[in-house]
Amino acid sequence: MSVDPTLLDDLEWRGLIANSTDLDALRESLTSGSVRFYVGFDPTAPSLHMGHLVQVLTAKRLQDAGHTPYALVGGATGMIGDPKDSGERTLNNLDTVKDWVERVRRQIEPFLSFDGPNAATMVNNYDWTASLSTIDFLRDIGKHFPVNRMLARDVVRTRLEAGISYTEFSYVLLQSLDFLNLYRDHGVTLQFGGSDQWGNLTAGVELIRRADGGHAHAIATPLMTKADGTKYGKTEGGALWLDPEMMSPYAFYQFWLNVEDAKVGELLRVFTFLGRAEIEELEAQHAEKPFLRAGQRALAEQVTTLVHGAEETARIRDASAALFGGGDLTGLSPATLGAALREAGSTTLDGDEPMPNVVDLLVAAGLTKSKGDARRTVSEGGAYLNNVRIEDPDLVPGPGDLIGGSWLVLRRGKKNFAGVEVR
RNA sequence: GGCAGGUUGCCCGAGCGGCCAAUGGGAACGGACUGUAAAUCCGUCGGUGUAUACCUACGAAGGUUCGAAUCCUUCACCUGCCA
Repeated sequence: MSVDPTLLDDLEWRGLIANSTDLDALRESLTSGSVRFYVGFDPTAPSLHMGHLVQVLTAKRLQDAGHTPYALVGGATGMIGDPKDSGERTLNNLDTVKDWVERVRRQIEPFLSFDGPNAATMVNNYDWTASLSTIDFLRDIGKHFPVNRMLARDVVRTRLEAGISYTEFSYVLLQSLDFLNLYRDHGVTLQFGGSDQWGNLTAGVELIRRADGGHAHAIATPLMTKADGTKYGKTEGGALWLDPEMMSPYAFYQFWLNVEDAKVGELLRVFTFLGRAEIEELEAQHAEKPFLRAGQRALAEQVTTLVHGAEETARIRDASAALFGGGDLTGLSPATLGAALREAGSTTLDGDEPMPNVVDLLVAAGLTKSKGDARRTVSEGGAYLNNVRIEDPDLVPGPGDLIGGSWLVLRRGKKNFAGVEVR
């Protein structure tokens, strides 16, 4: 298998290397043959999110360059919990973890190729830890971890204030053991992960050195944050989920389309497979005419296609164009409008029933969480029926308001659309 | 095991018998300005068609009181110090 010698330069150009062990040695190893590498995903939720996507796509970049992926799902580490600054995690039960492991595995698989000379392999660390005895673990692994060094880690130091259980304190040993096992059994010599994983990554490298005298590498990808340094996904739905059940593809697309100007270039590099020339061209366009938002459009198009497929993306693009196209919705065909609203979110009403007032409709359509919220929104001037501001919360739409005889278009604020289909 | 402190709304954090649906900050939401951007400014931010009202809520369950987030008891969890 021949490898792409420019891989590391490309990763650097994309800003994907926030931290790494000996970069020169890694470069040599990555250019001299197919490197077996691994990246792990702990099942902390039923779905992967934006942060995981960076890792999934990076794995794909490495595979595309000729290297061999081992995608690890943390059936074992997910039972323990990686310590985080904000405090002790709640343990999930085995059934939940197993379910989430399966879901996560299915989300990762489409991104990697499981055929060919550098086919990917899925592994689950539960397989080699479940039967491990405590004595063996403490003797063979624990012996290589000086507690004074473990205490010096940032997370641990932070957590010593608030408290940390032995369970979470031990997490790093499990993840390091993963690396050691994959190194021994599969010749894996590179692990990467988010920069919040840096301590875990280097601990693995060190374990391989101490236990086997082996030499392995680690790369940390940067943590994605907004221009003001805060995390993404602090909005209503929380994280940016990849699972269409947890976040509609339409909402997913809209997220990328609405990304702040200052981050477009960075996100294009990290989350798309567009080449350097294309991205620099988009950045130039964007710098010149930011209001056209060519960068955001390309970003939304590319990422949504990667995650939800080209067909779905085309539907969403058309829906977005229809809804945001302009003021006059009555000019749209009912079919186009219906398709758009079904992407954006809609509810149906029985035409034989009396039409509810606009407050109830806002709640039914999911635009507001309660009637009080709906009234408030109306009084704030933030609710619209067919793109016309609603002044009266008691307003009951009449037959003349039904576009194409069946659709009401509700909007909250500037960009939250929902449809009501009457039939 | 002993002693001390803590557990408040999405998050952080005030409140320490009535004026508390609960100060403040952040997040979020709406408006203005724009480009479905950022920044800024203004407003909102438990529920019920509108009530000096009722319901839900201040870790859980009881109790004291005309009245409790605020006092007492028990329980759970967390933190620190001592053993």
